[in-house]
Amino acid sequence: MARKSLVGVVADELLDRIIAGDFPPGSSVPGELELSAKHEVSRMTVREAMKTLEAQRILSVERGRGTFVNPLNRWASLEAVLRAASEGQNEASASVQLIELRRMLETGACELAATRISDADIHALFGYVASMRQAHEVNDVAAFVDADLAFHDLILRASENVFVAVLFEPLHRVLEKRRAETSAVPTIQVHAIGHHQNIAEALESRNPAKAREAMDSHMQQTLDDLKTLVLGAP
Amino acid sequence: MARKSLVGVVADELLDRIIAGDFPPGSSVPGELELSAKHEVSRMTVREAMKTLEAQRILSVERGRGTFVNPLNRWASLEAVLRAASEGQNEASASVQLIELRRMLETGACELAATRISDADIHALFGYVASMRQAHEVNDVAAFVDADLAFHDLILRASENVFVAVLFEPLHRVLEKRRAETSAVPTIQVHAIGHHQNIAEALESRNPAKAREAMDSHMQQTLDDLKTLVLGAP
DNA sequence: CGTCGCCAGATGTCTGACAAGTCTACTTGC
DNA sequence: GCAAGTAGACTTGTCAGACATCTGGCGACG
Repeated sequence: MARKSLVGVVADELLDRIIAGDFPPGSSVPGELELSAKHEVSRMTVREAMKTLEAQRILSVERGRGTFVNPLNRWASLEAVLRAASEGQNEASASVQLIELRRMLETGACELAATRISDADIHALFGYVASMRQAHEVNDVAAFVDADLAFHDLILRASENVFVAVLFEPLHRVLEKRRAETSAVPTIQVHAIGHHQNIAEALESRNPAKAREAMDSHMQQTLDDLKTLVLGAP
Repeated sequence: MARKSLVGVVADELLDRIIAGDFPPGSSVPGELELSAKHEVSRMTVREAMKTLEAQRILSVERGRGTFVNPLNRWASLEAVLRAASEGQNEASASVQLIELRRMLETGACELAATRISDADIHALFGYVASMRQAHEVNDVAAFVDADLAFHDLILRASENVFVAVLFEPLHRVLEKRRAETSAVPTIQVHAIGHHQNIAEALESRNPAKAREAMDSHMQQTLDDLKTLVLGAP
């Protein structure tokens, strides 16, 4: 992603200035003419940038009055909120909150999947665990991560809840980098294999509470791993 | 909301056609010129409509090649996915899935809030329960709903997780109409008051598991109410 | 004193044009 | 004959200027 279109650049810069606090929530943003002069682009480019920010509910455009910044809790873009929440020394806090959110969605999906997952999918889950085990033995981190992701994706799909998948997708993108880091540690790999085995077995028993608990343990481990990785690095 | 801007209309109509299956995921959408002719608007209006859909990850615009429809699981807009999932006879299924999602977020937030909520906020929670009880006695549905919403909002804020609040906000908008319907039934009001009382007491005890369980019971009741309301209407 | 209308400034839309990327198919050179 | 190069058509990206329409405030008029 080397080059971006101008409207993307303008939207990014404008969002940066909003996050930096130049335009607090409720206040108005400079007019389209003023912005087009400052960024040395045409008014239309500014307008399209505004439209993208408006579609994410970051801005509210009111004809004849101006364009205003929405409060952060009305923003619809997880990425934008993440950028805003990661400002300064809050990066660690934001990471923890993301894992907390992932925990809610994954444990919930796992609980739902217990009563809906097919025999074939359960079989596939055990296959992924076997792949993780094998990848661990030959020290193939990429294969390990792939099997890990496939495992969780399958459970998400087996929950048969479209909205969970939709909400989880941006999380997926944000977290996948960190997952590659933690998954590179052999000890963590062993823990993960055990947890995944437990989850698959719990789903096989078709017991929602058990499935939820198994996934919850896994998430707790992930949260602990992240805490030691972020906070325990002197 | 009587009149909408033209770009809003074009974006809506285009989204309708996508949802109707005129342009399946992965396929390309008609060019800007063709669309501007069909909708009898200028190319720029079409472009701005496209930009809003692109910002919601419904479309992918590639310079020189065309504009393409993303698969539904990449869409970033809960509302758009809801519209797509509610097509045909899936409206009941979509409603149930929404409640399932709300259940995950609210139970998770309640569990987190148990260890983070302040004494003052707990006091406020009991105050809202008292308001609900009073509104029930004088049969004031609007006041009942207001106290109900305030109760849940406060817990959400007390979880101190920004991302949960962000993801919950669109859910809030979608569900608030239905909530007004179910909350009008006196029997359901009584149930809700009891559940809210239990939740407040569980949070007061600062026991995460207990708090989660109390909220889960409440969500289960809501789910049952909705099922009898949607499915039990001959 | 209240109401009406005008006006400045904001966004909404249109027209027309050119730039730049991509794919196809034809031309050209070997 | 074949492959490389290229011209063209089609796409989106950006620009310029203009006019329409809405909002809010200010002043003139009744």
